Amino acid sequence: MKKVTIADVAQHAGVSKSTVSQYLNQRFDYMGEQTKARIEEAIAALEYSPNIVARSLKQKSTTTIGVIVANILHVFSTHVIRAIEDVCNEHNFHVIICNADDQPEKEKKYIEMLRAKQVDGIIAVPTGGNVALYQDLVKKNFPIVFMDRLIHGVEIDTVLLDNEKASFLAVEALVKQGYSQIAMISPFLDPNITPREERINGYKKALEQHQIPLEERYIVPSAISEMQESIGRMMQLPNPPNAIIAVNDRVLKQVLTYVKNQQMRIPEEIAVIGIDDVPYADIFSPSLTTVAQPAFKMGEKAANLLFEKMQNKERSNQAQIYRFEPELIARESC
Amino acid sequence: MKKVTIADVAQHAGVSKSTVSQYLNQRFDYMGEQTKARIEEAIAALEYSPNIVARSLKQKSTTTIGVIVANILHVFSTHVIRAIEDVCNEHNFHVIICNADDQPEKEKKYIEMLRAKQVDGIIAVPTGGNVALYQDLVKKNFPIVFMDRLIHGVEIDTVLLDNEKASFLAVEALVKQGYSQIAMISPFLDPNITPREERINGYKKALEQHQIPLEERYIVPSAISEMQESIGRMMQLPNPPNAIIAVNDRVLKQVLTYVKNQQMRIPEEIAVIGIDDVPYADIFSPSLTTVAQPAFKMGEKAANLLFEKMQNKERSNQAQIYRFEPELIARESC
DNA sequence: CTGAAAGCGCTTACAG
DNA sequence: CTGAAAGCGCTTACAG
Repeated sequence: MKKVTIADVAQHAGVSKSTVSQYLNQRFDYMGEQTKARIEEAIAALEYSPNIVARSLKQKSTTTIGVIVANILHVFSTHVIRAIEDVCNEHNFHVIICNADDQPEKEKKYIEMLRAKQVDGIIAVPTGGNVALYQDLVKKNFPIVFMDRLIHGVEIDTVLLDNEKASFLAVEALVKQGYSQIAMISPFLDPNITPREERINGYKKALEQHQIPLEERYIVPSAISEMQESIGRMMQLPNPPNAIIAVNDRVLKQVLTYVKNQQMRIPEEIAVIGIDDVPYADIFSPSLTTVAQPAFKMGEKAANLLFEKMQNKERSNQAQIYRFEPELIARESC
Repeated sequence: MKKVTIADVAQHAGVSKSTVSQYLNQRFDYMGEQTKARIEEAIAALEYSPNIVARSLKQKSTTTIGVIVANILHVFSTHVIRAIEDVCNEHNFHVIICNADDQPEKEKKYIEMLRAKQVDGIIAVPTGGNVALYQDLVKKNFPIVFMDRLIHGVEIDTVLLDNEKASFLAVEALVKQGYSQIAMISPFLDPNITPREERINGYKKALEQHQIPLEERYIVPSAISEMQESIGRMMQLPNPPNAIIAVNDRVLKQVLTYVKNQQMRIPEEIAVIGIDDVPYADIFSPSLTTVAQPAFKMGEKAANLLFEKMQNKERSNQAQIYRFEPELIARESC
């Protein structure tokens, strides 16, 4: 089952490889009609399909990009990847998916492998643990775009949510309904995981703006695995909150689990609002008010930015930050 | 910013390209210690990393596979892809992701592009619309594994759920709780979409086994967009069902939407059970009884099968079908 | 309008 | 123990 190559086509058509190559690359400027027809016929007869690896070697482009996410199981990643894939498909590019699991070593391995495979560009949700590598990439002017997390001191364009705004919207929605004992539940803080940090900052600023004194014990960062206990302790405070903001979708689930186990009523006994829309928001009882991020648009933007970079390879002066607007989806949980 | 090649390393180390190549490929059998050290040093000094595209051209292996799913936004795809990616990562392989959106033309384009890019194998949830192409692939002995859907007349190993068993488990759970007016809601049937077909067959067989007469009007296949109306009509029957099986997770959402809008109580007024576990099953009130499929294990199996095929390229005699066991997760909705 | 030749960056028999 | 040469399957100046 020997593969048919351009040489076979050339021979079959009675022309040179060069001419077949011209044909393949649509350089018809000076090509005789008959030559064209003969090549066409030969390609069909032999069922020839060009070997893109060989082409890539010569042209120094693989028409493939790499996408490194934290974990493809997260809903956000899923939307982002789908958007990227759609843009790539329009350009006849392909995308290699990698899960870094927030482990810098895994991320490093993937970045190095992707580069060795000569991908034309990379979109990543960076772990933050490989600053030297990131810097090397920009030094080499390799096309790369970051998403969701801001890595300070590295000049790479980044697409992310206006996280502070997301918290503002959440706080505002709550305040409008008359709540003022507002808690914020989050996983442990990690300086590299921008969304949590910024959302908590935004929460603090929003409270201030609404002249609500900050109650530190209403901010509960804890591991997901211990979140039931942490929420429990907070609810035992002499002055427990009457509203909770979940910093992201995984936390929301924890909050809802707690509320369910305690048989509390939403929103009468406790109002709940989540940052990140969730697929079950509408069917939940009561339906859940959330602050959605335009994940699809963000993925699209990242892909478009990357294509710009891949097209005009001149070094861009400075890293841009692209903030996307969150949107309040008012439902019944507050 | 010229890329450093094996020639540069050879020169720096004062040896030939061949020797460097031996080094890279761990053929140390006869290599002098000094030579080794010099090459090592040169590689470090020049920050050399081999161009895998060039290697692929020569070795006829790209250490990359393609995965074509219907849509990465589906939870099932997400699990499958994650499992495949993990297996690939162990082998230092990469995976290119494609969304065929159930469109045979898209699928065709992807398969052809992946082959042109010389991927070493493909795992696909086939649309069913490209039988000639599939057949061509097996004729050429190209490593490929199908998932989730059975394409008749094509000798390709397929990994899927024991769908009939899934329905059996659902019916059985319902019957045990005393329900006998059991409906089955499904999207439109499509002979290429195996799960729906088999689950409905399983449902019919299970009823028979439990000696429950089949009520055709309890089987409601309709577009997701019209499902509210279809369910409504069914519930208006003189003898409406008191239990509903949702054929998959997207249908479950429709059923729950209907139930919520009608303010019916689960399970008192209507029992509900879904095939496919859903992330919100536990936090829903009441929690939702589901039949889960081991998506992760299935993806793993598909990947392992593909690696076997890629390793020993001898033609396998006949296509195998690998059925995975669904599992009832009993909760409170029936 | 078309072809011969060189080259992309590797690997691999083979020679010595 | 190491190197020269050929080759993987393309593309691309360049010559004619």
